[in-house]
Amino acid sequence: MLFAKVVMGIAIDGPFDYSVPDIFCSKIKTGSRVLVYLRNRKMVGYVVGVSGSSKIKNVRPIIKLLDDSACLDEGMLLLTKKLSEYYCCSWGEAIESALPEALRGPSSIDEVFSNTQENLKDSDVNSKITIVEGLDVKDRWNYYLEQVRQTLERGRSAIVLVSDIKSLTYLKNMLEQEFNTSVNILYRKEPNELEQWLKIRKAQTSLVIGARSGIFAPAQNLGLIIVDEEENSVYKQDQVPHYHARTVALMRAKEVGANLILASRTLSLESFYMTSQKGNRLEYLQLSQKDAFPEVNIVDMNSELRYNRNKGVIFSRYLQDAVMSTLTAKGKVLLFLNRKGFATFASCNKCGHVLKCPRCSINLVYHFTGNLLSCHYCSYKIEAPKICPSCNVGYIKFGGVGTEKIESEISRIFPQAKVRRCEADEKIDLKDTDIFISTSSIIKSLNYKFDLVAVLGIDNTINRIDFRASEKAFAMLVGLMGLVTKKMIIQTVLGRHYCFDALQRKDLSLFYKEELKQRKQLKLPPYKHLILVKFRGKIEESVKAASLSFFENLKKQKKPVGLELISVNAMQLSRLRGNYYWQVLISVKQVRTAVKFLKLYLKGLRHSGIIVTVDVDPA
DNA sequence: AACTTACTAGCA
DNA sequence: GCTAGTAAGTTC
Repeated sequence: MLFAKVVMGIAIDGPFDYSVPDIFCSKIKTGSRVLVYLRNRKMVGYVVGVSGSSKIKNVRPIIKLLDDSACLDEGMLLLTKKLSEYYCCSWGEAIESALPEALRGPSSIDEVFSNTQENLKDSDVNSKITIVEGLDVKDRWNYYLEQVRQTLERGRSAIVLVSDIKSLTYLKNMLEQEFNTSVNILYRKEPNELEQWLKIRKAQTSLVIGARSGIFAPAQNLGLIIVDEEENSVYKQDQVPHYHARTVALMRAKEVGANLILASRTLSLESFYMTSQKGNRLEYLQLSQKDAFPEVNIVDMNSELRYNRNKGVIFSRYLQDAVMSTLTAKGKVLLFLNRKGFATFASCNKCGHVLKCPRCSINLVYHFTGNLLSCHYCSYKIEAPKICPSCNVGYIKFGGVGTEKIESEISRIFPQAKVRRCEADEKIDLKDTDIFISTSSIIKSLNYKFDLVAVLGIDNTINRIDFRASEKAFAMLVGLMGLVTKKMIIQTVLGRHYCFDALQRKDLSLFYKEELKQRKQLKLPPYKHLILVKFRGKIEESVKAASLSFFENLKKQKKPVGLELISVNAMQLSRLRGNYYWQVLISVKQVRTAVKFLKLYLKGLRHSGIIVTVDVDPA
């Protein structure tokens, strides 16, 4: 009698034993997908082991073996196991995040492939990590192409991850021309995700380009993984398991002995920190040139505000002059503000009532187009009222500045200029416009260059209550810098901030060194790992009580060394889509031991109506 | 995660 | 003694 050890894609520890009916005995393997009953539910399970005996009394049989071939090879099983131990999820949940979405259902794969195909045996099974800093995309891609070429010549597969899904088709074509071979695109929501996945799975070697989930591409004989813009937070999944593709890439490269390239314009602090620990397995490559930096001018908005007798100033005098002279020289201007809409809040002039989203703890943003108030988190929309809905007396006025407001103001000051506000992901034509207004979405597009770039609202980004606020603001500024041909103006009240210092002195490392110093002092990443335990539920009081009792109980526990309790509080967005959120923040030295401890501890701690999730290394 | 069973408060 | 509501226990 044969028994299979099976895990499922739900938050439940396994594995569970099932007996294997004779008809499946010859075909079933570790890595097979099966259909089983759990209680009285039919569900898809993944075989993680096969055994001749079982200690379980009432073993039930496998209903069906779903595929002719095992869809997970040994490497993928090992990787997903590691993933579940690091990101505090079940093995099955990790497996499901690594497989195409279509395989979560009970439909079968017709194709046959085998696990037994000889994977190339390596003479150099040691993974080398290269951390690449390159301001210019072209420089970075030239380097990637060379590395991919060498990998393909060695008969190995390569996976290239990029942060922007929209660039995938272009990059696929480019790579196919370059190497005269077929390239597979892999990302969630790809219409032919399964088809692409199968092609990769069957090939002896393959070249894959993908987004976050591309890191799980079933490429055989993997020799190289490239993560472009590795600092980008799109690589972090915001659902369970909360994995970061960069971290998975590190695990996978190490496991199969593949080389790994982590590259960006602006490296993450994690990667920059790694460069200081270089040995013969790690290389730090700087491709950037000093002449990549434009002239950067900081305008102190404090003195500008004083000059204007503390009345709100959107454009400083210096900026207006610069726009004027750029227009005169027939140059192009970009005004940057990372805030959509016309006004950032709407309030009553009598009672002061601020209009909020009924489902989220967030102010509604006024949009001129359509006269709408909308929530940027849950996309709730209402027509903007004229009279205050709270006191029914006062009028609604609008405050705060968004891109729509910038558009109307700049048009008023420069009526002769052709002004245009760019929507996210919209293709723009530089020809017929003088002044462009955009949020950060413009940074992705690489083709645009402006003579003058003005940064209007970076202070809010720097001052956000997020330990990565400076890092993100800096990445944004450096990204904008790449769009400048002549001059960059930054309006700020934080003129002495080291973000700006590094730009003006044309040395990115000045930023990293200062930021690292602060992170070390505050015991934050990359010196420690953070773990966020999130509590979610419909009743605010019970969510609060659950997280508080978790925190207080944990205080009394004997904890792994290096585990520190930091805080318990309502989340920034304490209410989102009708649910209440609280969180407990923990810092740890070693993720694995901490997660082991947490898994055990959370098991014995349950509250009805409350869902607890764990986010390791939160973004 | 989803379902079953045990337990407890509230009520006549 | 009954029931509704919730806490705790199981799933191969």
